[in-house]
Amino acid sequence: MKKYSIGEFANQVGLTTYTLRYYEKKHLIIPQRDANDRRYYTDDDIKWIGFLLHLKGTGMSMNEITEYVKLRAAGDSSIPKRKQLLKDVQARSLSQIEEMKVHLGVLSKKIDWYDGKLKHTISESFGDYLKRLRSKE
Amino acid sequence: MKKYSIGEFANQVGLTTYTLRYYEKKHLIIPQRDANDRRYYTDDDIKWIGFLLHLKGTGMSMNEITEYVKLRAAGDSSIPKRKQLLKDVQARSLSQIEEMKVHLGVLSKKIDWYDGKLKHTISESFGDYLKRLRSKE
DNA sequence: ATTTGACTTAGAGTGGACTCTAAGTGCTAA
DNA sequence: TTAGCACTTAGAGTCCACTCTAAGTCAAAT
Repeated sequence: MKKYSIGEFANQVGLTTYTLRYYEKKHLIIPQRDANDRRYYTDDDIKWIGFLLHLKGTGMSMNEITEYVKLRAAGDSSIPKRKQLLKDVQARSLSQIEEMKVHLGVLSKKIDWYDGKLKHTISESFGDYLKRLRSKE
Repeated sequence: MKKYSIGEFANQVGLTTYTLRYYEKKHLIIPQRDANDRRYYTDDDIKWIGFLLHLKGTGMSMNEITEYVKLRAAGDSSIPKRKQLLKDVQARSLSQIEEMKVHLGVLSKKIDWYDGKLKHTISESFGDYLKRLRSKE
């Protein structure tokens, strides 16, 4: 299996070597070492960093991903917990998208207003928005 | 028109007084002052902070909102620029949502895999994802 | 008259996610 | 053999968006 130096690996996955070392500090990805104590990464690491970036892209924090890594290291017995963690992330991510769409709706109205298609303000929806926020708590 | 102290206003809009003073430092909202030099906010400020939070919710940074405030202060001549700024934000926000959906798709597959519905890893899509990322630059 | 409580300021501290620097090691090519 | 280059480390610096502290002011209630 091919071995990648940190520089090659960084190029492959579109991160900097700084970031990879930072992720290592955070225990997100631990490469192996050669005889000279230099890091090398494998295709498995490419797969993992790929998934990691998808997780990050759903809004998971580094700490949450670290938590996932810990669970994974604990073996198959942690599968239910891992699954639940991902489901929570999924739910949060979906509601973030819905939230974003609400904000985008207001933004669109304002753009329309700038287009001269509307004369009044967008602010009357804000009261509803606050109520919605509070009802979530 | 009703006047709100910073504490009242903070309650109304769901922010802390700290945050309101911080926004003021950043020139995002400048309340008026009474005879004792205490801040007071009005219903117009409630409208503005409402819109500001919607802007923030679309992913605009504080600096971008400051930019918008500056344009607004420059008068009607800046309307085309303001409209363009909001359109750019809108486009970026929409593509962030699309991006998020891609990540969510991968997450869903992984959850299905944990559910025992799928047999292999999600990583084969990562190569495509990287290509897509690069083609955007 | 004093205490309470909400306000005022400048400036320090926090947490997240990087991003970089400095000093040093070790292979490779001229 | 020396110059260049990619690597190594610990730790410092950056940017963002808050969040809080300390010291002080002022009006109202006890």
